[in-house]
Amino acid sequence: MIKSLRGMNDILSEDYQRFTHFIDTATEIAKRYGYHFIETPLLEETSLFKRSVGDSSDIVSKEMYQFIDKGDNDVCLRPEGTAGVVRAFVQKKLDKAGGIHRFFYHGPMFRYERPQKGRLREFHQFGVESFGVESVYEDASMIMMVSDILNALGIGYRLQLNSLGCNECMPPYRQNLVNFVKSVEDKVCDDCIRRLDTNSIRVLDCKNPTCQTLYRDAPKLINSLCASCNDDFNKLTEILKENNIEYEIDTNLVRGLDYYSKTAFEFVSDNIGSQSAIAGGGRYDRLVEFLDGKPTPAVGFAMGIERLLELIDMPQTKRDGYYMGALDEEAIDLVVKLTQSKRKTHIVTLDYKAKNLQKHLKAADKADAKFCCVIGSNELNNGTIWIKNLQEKTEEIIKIEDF
RNA sequence: GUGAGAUUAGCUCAGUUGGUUAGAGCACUGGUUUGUGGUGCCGGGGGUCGCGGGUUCGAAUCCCGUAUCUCACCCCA
Repeated sequence: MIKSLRGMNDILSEDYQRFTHFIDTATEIAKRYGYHFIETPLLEETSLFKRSVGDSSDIVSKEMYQFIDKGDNDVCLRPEGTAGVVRAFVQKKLDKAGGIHRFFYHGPMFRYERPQKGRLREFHQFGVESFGVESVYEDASMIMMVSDILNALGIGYRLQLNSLGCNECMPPYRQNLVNFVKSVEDKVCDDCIRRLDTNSIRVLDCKNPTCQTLYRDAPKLINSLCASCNDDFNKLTEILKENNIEYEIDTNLVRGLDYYSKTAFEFVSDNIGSQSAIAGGGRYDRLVEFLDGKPTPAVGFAMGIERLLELIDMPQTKRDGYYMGALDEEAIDLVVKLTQSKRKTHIVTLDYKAKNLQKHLKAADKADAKFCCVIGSNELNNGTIWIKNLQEKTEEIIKIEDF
């Protein structure tokens, strides 16, 4: 038997219900905030991700589905959504057009990782990107939008906030941190030593208890921000307070992708295991320029759909539509004909075999139909159809013309 | 990439110190109560026990390998 590849799932039945419920809800809310749908290719040039996400991240250095295509191009399946949207934004010359552009997207992403709870090799993200707004009000609006989506789905969360600083204040801070870690180099874990060379501020995120204790005395990014970054961060928290959005400041929150600066946020859930981040995002004012566009401020976030699905409260499914069946062979053709016209406007489950009434009622019940409609010899003779409302437990016999 | 635990019917799982035709519940399907369901009664189909080797008179059961799943690390949504 041929099986699906490791870490790649089929989505059907109840999973599909939840999936579409999520997409529908998130789509509606994103539209309310002025976002428009954008679809970008699953396959992109590898260098797009090297330049945006950054060589230093594991995503690019070891988790991409990368290959040379028949035209000798170095390509890969997208491991995340932002890079493609920014590429499209620049390619369509929207950077030069100026103004504000807001996009939302959803679709599959691919990372060659070891699967575990909340982590697949093909997974789905819903995300938004906003271009052209420098104001921190946009950052706040986006956070409130994520909050709206999660609330609409009945998902509990904690919001964690930090500022990653800008070109002015980040590099000196990074150097201070590196110096600090080097001063306790013999005590920290191997991973942290490795991180010093790749993505140094990620050491703050280390889960090793010894490291965590040591880093309590490490310089804090939040205390090293330049005046402008500091003002923005204070304004952001002020807006969130004003709008009753609860948050916690996590000075160790660093985003894994290189392109982030200033506002960084993560929505986490305590109910889905160790892969607890359900949505993450922040500001990336330099990325458009990195990808050959005109410097354009931007903010974005993405949510991992699979991680959210198991947290969603599904609204109770209600009985809907019709079930059609025949009690006698002679009635089947008529039942099929009636079904065909009913299907112009309603969901209809049709049974092709003549059965007794009990069988039909059972089948109608299982199909979650609201009405069970049956034609037997009595009905054939009188030109009528017998209908039972399975919800109200009422029944009636009406003329076929009135059906 | 590292570590741990799993893998028996469509699903959830039993299977006693290795021993005859591998079981249950649910699901599916047929009959039945002479035209009333979700909640009756009786029957039926369906498993090369993940895959490949090995030990043994004999393996679902013991050993080795491998794949997949689950969980954690790493990393990230």
